[in-house]
Amino acid sequence: MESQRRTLVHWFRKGLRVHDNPALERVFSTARASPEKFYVRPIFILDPGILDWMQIGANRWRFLQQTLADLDKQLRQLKSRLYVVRGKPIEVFPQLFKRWQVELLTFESDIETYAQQRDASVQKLARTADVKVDIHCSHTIYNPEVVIAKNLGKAPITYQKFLSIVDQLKIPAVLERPKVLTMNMKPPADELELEDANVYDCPTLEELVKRPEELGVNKFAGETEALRRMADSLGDELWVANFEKPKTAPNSLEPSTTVLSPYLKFGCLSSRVLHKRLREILARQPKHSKPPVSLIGQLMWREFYYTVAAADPNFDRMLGNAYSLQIPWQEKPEHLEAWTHGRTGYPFIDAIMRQLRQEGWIHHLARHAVACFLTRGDLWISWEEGQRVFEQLLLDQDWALNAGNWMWLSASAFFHQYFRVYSPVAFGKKTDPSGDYIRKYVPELAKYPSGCIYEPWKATLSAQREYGCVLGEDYPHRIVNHDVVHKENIKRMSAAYKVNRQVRTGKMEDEEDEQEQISTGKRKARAVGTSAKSKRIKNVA
DNA sequence: GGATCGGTTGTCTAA
DNA sequence: GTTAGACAACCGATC
Repeated sequence: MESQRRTLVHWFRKGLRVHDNPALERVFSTARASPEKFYVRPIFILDPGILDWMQIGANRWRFLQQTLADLDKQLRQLKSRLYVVRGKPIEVFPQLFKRWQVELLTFESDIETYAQQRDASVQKLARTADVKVDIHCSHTIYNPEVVIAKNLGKAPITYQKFLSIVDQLKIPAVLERPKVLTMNMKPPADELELEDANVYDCPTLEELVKRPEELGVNKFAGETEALRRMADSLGDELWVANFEKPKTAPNSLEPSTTVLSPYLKFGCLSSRVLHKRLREILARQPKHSKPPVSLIGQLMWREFYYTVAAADPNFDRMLGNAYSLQIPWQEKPEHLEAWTHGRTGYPFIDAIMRQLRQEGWIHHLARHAVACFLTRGDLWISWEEGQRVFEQLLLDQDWALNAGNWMWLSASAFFHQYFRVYSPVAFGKKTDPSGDYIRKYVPELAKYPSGCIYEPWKATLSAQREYGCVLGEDYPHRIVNHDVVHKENIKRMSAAYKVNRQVRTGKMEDEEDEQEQISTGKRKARAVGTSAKSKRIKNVA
């Protein structure tokens, strides 16, 4: 009896792939076991409201659009298809549950705060509708909850500690590509009508990209391209074995790294599969680099940030965030604006910010340079502001990684050597002394010679005229003097750390001064209240 | 509980 | 061109 067939729904959110997708496989295998009982409907929910409120730039919308189109193609090869449902999840699901007679809903777990809330609501709706729910962890190699449990309920807050925990965990087996669905999947007539009317079709570029003038270079997206790019990157096994992140250039004209991050972010590429391939290669290469600098080390950084982020719903803000130091950043809209649009007057910084806006990807160390510049290095503007800009522009924007790295670079959490400040002049010169990267992305400086392209203010006015770019007219004067402000900011960081120490230990300033006076040696009174510290961690977990 | 060590990827100068 | 040490001194983990 056709009408009594029930539906198995896999809900795609991240994890936009068919390979190594346990929640999708659950639906496929259930249907294969009882083909007469079930329809399979893989869905993606597109909330038109998101187009307005989400900080997503045109390049990332295009990446999503192309990824969905590719996913639909992959599913059709498996004799299924992608159903793109327009609406809000909490409004869409009750209707779908009823109309499709849904038996089972599967999806991949997601630690992001808004996702957790959304998924809890959907699970409640499913319970009400008597729909079974099956959730799988497959976005990361290790389940953040399991790592936290293994570390006695607390997220490990150093990378080395994190590694020591996951070393004790079993690495889950990856899945083969699902087998083709062979049963007749033709839905009832009224549903067929909807399908014929293209109600569930993938979005077009026009539907998603509201400001096409913002589109830059097309970095092709989707699972097919992800797998091709992975194969390409891993083809040179010696390169893989010797990879050391700090030795790669942030300012090469072609990326010096794999650029797999956007595919990992959307889940077009399974991090578990990449991990497995890397381990296979290293097994064949007796001499190889190791975490934190190796390629596996890069994956482990992703795991680390997912784990710490999973333990704090306020991970993406300073206030109420148990990891983050509370620092009195300043509001300076004109400086923020200059940084955001690559008009700081520091060519290296501006080149990076312009590449970001055009291409949606910049090298990790380039992110370091501009993040340090915005926060503790030069502008003393909150990391949350930088996070917002990255969130909009990065193809690989990822809640946990973005927030975690911003805290790292601003020395708000995880990293504390705030006296190590990136120079907006010297850092880039190491890997690109001639300044070709700057000439590409800041073309107004193209005629500046290598000797002063990193510091155009050192050129005399007549030289500036000769190079066809006069400061203050064709390219901005530098908005701050790095040599001066970075030293002031180190002092500000020192003061901010001191205040945070006092708050943490419950010790007032005068008390500490008193203790300092009492102390006979040179050593400063360093308050290390273990009870207060453990309280801080408890708040996190 | 105090001392020591290590921490993905700093810069600058001097030798 | 490379490397060591100064800079001024942070944190978390460990013993």
